[in-house]
Amino acid sequence: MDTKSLIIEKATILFQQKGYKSVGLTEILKACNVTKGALYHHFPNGKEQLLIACLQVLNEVIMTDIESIFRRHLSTKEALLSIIDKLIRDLETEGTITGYTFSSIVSEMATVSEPVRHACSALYENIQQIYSAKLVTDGLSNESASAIALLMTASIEGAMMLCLTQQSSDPLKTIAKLLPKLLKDI
Amino acid sequence: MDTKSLIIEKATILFQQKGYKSVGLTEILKACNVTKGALYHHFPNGKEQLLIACLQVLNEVIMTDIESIFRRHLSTKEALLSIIDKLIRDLETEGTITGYTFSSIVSEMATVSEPVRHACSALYENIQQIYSAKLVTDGLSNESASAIALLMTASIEGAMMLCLTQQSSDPLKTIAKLLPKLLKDI
DNA sequence: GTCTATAAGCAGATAGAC
DNA sequence: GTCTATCTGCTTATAGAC
Repeated sequence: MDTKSLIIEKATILFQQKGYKSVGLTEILKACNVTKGALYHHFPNGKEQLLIACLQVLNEVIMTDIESIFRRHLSTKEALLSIIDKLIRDLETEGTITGYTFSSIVSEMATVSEPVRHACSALYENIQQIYSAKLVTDGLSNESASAIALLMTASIEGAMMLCLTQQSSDPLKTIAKLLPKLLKDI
Repeated sequence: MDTKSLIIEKATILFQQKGYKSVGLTEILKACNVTKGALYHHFPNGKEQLLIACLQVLNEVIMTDIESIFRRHLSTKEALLSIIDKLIRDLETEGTITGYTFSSIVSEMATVSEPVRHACSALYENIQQIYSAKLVTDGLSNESASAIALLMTASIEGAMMLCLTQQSSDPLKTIAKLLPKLLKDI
């Protein structure tokens, strides 16, 4: 694996876990066993450029991952539960944010950096697009499909935040029980 | 108004808007027209102590505010809509996070500082407690009341995050339409 | 492409006058 | 209780050897 990918991979994990500002360049470099020279060779514009690269890679990873889940499961309900379940497993093994959520980055950077805000916005939009498309094949109208897709994304992100503060995966488990009910009666 | 309260008030706004690390002490002091000496007199343990003081005050403000909303509205649905509506109005006038949400602080600090995580956890718990108590008087069992209270909190926080990235209040408006349906059929 | 050494700036925090 | 001046350490970023 090349250095650039290595840096992106390690940095992504750290950014998801601790946010942007809380992670120093030195911390990232230590995790990769790489020095400043190498980093600034691949990312001449420094830390923010690295973050955006991370978000782009994250975008691709999440997309292929969620798409494959939706291919494996026939019903939207099963697919959704499978996604939440993976978040729960990640949370319980790692103890921090991983996988499909990046709220730590959003809330810290959205008001501070336009390029970062755009990258995050694209990511959320893609996720909701997948949910929404599936719901349309389930027979929903475009409007209600995208509305429910939004509620799914929002409640997962919000539950993730509650999990963080409570240091427990219960909030995710709770919405995993409630969201399917929402899918039934529409 | 005394200096201590002034500092807390201004700092709370800045922390909600830009997160913790992104706000420098100098920025807070400039907003108050106060100097470092005064700040460190009131908060000897510095910035983190100030943040926790902000969260405690925020806790009280949110509690009295939400409680009064619930007193004014007979139905849980109306009260919830009124709360979301206030968030939307704040968002549209200020353009940033205010009011009942503090996701920027949570996601940045929960993994970094235990005292801050505790303060945030208490705040979320209080909010959910109010929702939940009201739902119980509506006839729900304790379990389903607290589950739905959690979904309400999570989806509002998540929607707030989506509003930030999209720079639009639409996500909040969407969940304002969907959540009442959830309250109907339980 | 990767390293070391160093720069330049800003953060949070302190000391002591008033 | 509030001010100014200062300190220390850490941050991102750069320069230049290899």
